[in-house]
Amino acid sequence: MATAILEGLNLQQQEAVEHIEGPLLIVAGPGSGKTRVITRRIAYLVKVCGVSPRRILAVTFTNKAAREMQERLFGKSEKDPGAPLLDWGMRRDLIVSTFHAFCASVLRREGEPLGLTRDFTIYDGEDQLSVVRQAMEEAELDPKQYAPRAILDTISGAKAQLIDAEGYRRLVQSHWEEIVQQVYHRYQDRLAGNQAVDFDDLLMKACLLFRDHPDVLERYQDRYLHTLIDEFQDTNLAQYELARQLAGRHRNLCVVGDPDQSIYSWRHADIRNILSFQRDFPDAKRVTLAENYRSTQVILDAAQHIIAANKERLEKSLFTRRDEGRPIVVHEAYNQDEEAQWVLQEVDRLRKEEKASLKDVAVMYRVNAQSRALEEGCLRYGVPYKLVGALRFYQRREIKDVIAYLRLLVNPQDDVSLLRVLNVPPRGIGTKTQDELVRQARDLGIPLMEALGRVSKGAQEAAFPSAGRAAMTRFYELMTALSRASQEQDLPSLIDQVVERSGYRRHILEEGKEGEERWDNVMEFRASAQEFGDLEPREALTAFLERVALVSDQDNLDETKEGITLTTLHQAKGLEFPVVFMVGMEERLLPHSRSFDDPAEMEEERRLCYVGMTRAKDRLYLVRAFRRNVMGGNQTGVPSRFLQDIPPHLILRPPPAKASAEALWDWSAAPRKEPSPKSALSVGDHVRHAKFGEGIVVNCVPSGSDHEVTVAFKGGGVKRLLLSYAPLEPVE
DNA sequence: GCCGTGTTATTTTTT
DNA sequence: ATAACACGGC
Repeated sequence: MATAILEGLNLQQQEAVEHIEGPLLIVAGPGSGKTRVITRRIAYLVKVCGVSPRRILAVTFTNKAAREMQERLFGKSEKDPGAPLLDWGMRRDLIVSTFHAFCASVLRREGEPLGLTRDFTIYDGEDQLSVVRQAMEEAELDPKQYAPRAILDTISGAKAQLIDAEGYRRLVQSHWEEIVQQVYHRYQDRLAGNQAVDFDDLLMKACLLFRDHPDVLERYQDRYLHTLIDEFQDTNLAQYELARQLAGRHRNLCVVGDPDQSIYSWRHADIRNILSFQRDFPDAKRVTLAENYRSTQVILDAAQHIIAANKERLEKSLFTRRDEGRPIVVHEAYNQDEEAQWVLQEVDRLRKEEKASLKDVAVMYRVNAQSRALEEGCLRYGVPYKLVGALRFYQRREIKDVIAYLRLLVNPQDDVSLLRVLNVPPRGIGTKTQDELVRQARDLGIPLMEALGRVSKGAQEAAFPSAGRAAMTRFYELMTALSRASQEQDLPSLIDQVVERSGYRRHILEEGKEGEERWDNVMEFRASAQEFGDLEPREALTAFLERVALVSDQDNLDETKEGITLTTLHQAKGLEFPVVFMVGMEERLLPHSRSFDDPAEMEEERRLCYVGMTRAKDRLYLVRAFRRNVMGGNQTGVPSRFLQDIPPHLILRPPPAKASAEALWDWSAAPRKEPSPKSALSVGDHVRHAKFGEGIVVNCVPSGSDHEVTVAFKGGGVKRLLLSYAPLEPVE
């Protein structure tokens, strides 16, 4: 049994799997088989050491990572032929969860001493911001003078350090902290009044609960004989403390991470946790996984040269047994459009000449704004693409609106959700009326929903005009009726009732074409609620809301879909592709300009670059544009300093002019090609096609004695046509 | 109370 | 360029 589980692992990996007594730090370089080690370790614990699965806790950062781990352990379904490590039946005993989901479940069960009911609501960033605004208004702070966003960031940072409002008050030392302090306690009061917690509270409150209620902690400590934390370099202090607390009894804490891939310090992740771990667990064993199974020698070598320039790091040198591989291609394009064009031409070449699949290709960039030129390029050339999580489904307005209705049914104290939908669709409850309602609720110290109830029952009639009062009564009655429905209807029908009886459906469909899209989203949302069908209505609703709050990216990995992947460097973490293009390799973009005045941030940019490069298995392209549109203006760019750090012998630099396929690999020897026959059309020309109508020439390449022109038609279609055959005529 | 115009800011965003 | 957001006029 033991041999099967250890099969195919290298010595260090085996060491990491077999060291089960006491703390363990696994430093896992990119592509070093980290997930493999974690899953095998769990299997080893269960099958060899006889540990009950319910006494193991595995924590990841993303739901995706958690799901992946589960699939590797148990297979995708009960009948999955891919040899699973553990029996399907153990699936629900073993906890593989994110920190946040784990904390949420702890707080739902144990939150009473903190004043939390089981039905508390989890606020996302948008909700948080709106509470900050309310708190600022109460504190009479001008949102123009103090950015709510910045205040929220500071509060969030404090929570990540386990500093609650009271603790913060004692620490105030600067003008800014004084301001934040004024908002912080009001912010927390409001959350408490709304029976809500934010993401940071999930961690902080769970941690404080354990600290102040040792009896509760003890129950969990006893249970978890083994604790595993993945992506340890991205933990913040609260998460580290939680891990320490949970593993406090048995001390079998295994953490896995790579300081070189820490790219979330701006989300308050703290690499120092790795150092603290070694301090707090001086007997910890440390295993370094240095063999890389992913990338070619050249790619790994280049990446190492990039990261080596960082001062703050745990030195480790990776190696691969793979061949040298192809040189890294560095290319300069004229501007971002030609950058995209060059990438796509190269993709096309790879597909034709090397039978590469589009699924093998990823294009990575620093900021989301860069995706635009790439998307447009893909549309022009008809290249299918997958855009990773640019606009998150659950954050779309229409989805959040429906969620707000649903939340209110579970937690009527949720004022943020109430204010969100009180006048959506417009039902004649304007700001004037709302303000008055808010004022009354505050004076009485009651939730808005309760205040609405009083109004509808005829109290305080003097303060409201009768139209407003009638509208509020209607709303209150609507919510009462929906609340009744939520007890007995299944989720999809409940959602139907919500959008129908509130008038929301009609409201968004009135907005024309865009509204139809929105409506489609709502219907997709409704469909996603169907899988909770086997639960009681009420349970289904709470379970659904929990998932909606804690899972943001469930659908955006359709690995089966054909197309190239467009993603930010941050989102690329944990992924791998045979072919990687990193675009925007320019100063101010890849080391981002905001990192220029802080050496620590600059090191993070370097790590980001390292993460991107090490995603590549076989081929890596580093591309930059000479000119780029930045916020309306147009600027010239300087090559990224990171490019200079790659030894020249690893790089192939095609000529700056458009490289043809042949010239790409042997350009110095290639004879200059004859100038191609002049085309009657060139890029940008307006043309008319007998069948497709008007369009613009977006590309024109010689093809034999003919020209192949690509035309984007106004009707939306993009067609490739042979000039001599296609009935095209120029239009002025 | 609603709508339109002006103003502002715009890195990354696992939860 | 763009889009969210606030303010002021109708």
